[in-house]
Amino acid sequence: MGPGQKTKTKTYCYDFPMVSVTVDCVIFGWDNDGLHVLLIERGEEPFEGQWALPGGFIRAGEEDLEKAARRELSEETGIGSPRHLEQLGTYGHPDRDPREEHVITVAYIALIKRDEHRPQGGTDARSAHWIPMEEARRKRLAFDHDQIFSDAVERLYNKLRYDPLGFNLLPNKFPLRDVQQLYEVAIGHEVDKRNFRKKLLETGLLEDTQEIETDVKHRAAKLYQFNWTAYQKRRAEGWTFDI
Amino acid sequence: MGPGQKTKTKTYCYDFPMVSVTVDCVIFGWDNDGLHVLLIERGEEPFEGQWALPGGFIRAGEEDLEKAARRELSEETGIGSPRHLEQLGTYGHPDRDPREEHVITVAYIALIKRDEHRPQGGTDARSAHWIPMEEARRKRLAFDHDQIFSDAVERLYNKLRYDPLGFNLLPNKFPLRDVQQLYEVAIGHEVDKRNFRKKLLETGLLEDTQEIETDVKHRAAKLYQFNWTAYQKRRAEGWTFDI
DNA sequence: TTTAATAGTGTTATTATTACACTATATTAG
DNA sequence: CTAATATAGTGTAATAATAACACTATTAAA
Repeated sequence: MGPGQKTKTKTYCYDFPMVSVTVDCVIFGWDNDGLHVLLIERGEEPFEGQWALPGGFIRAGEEDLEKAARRELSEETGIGSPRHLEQLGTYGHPDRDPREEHVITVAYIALIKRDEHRPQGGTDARSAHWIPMEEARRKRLAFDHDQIFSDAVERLYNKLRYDPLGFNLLPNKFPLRDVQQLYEVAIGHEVDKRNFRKKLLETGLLEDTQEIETDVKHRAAKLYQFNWTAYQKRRAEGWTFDI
Repeated sequence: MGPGQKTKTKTYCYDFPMVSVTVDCVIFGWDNDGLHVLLIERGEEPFEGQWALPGGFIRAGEEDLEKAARRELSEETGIGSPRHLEQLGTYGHPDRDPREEHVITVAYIALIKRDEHRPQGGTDARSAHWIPMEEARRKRLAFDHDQIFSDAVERLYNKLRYDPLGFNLLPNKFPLRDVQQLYEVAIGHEVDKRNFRKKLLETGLLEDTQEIETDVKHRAAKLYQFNWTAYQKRRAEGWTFDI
């Protein structure tokens, strides 16, 4: 297994057949009407015209997987830096890409605050759309992206229960209602408002900003913010978030 | 990005530099004196003579990642089929392998029952050794295998709390003491015997085999077995294992 | 000023968790 | 064959966590 040798025709040659490696991102965003995922409409074969997760090939020898994920995020969707980025898993069936090559993909989950990415117009972003979860689940995505997407949703929903990463989806200042709604989506059923708020506030990690919602057609709710610094400290002491 | 083209000199050429992909396995086994991990002593550069996780290059175009993991498991350690195999994560820093190439690795966690793999003499298995956890943690492993190993341990220890995968480490028939010891290793402290046994037996998933330990220098403990079928059923109904 | 929509708030019953100590059985040593 | 040693096996009571439950407060719109 020798390293690639550059020839005058700008090809790279190896002693064994190689695999191509891509990164794909499952990008979640929260909006007043719930959780959304960012999908792109493919502009080229294979699967031209079909919906797919944003992603692309990594630059061998140049970048880390996470760096590649950030680059693709930025190139394909115009999202500068996600609030949360974690590796989901790697998918490598030889036939997952219909082209001749064996291409494996490393999937990432990204969480962003939609109010920080209003412009959403990246280089390629004309084809990127925020799709509500229900709608996304009904679509047939390109490649094995259905599998990746559903694994990502499962991971996110499970993790919301014991990790405050969900606050990376909400705006910096949010009403408790939104936290509850997000949580209810994750666990799949409604919870009691009083119990939920009690438990959430008991953590001591939510600060009352003394502000209230605006532009709302009824009594405005108080806005809270999540204290990440306090969370890190508590965590270092062995405490775990759990709602 | 074109597919590889085989030339008469048996090299494979591509339009872009490629990465090599390996799989590495963190193999855990339980013995009367605790949890062990299987490491190999490298017989070649780089890191010749150092300890490393078993693994190797995947066969592009031929096999799935998991299949590659199973093949390496068998080739390097003589382990036919692990009781549990799950993907841990993918590690892809361009400099993680000192050789010129960019080689990324997909890491797997494998759990085996040591009494099913006594012979452990595979093709390459002369250099494979079961190392107790404490000792393994003190070793400096090749490549970034320290990181992979510690991620694997963290994953395993966390998962033991809400998934009965630990029973894949114990022999088919085991005393409750062993379950407790394994669990104590995972959570990092001792637990009350009565409470632990009560909770475990309350699941209804442990069956008394009516057999007892042999070759023991004191009162022999009853042997139990884990009912996987019942577990699958309960799980399908939404129940989750939690000790 | 009434209606509609959502925010905000405590108490009690139920369930789960924790703390705690002795008897039973087998082996080994005297 | 008796005593010592080592580990198995067992129940109850105190405490903590969770779940169930319904009304008042505030704002906007009709």
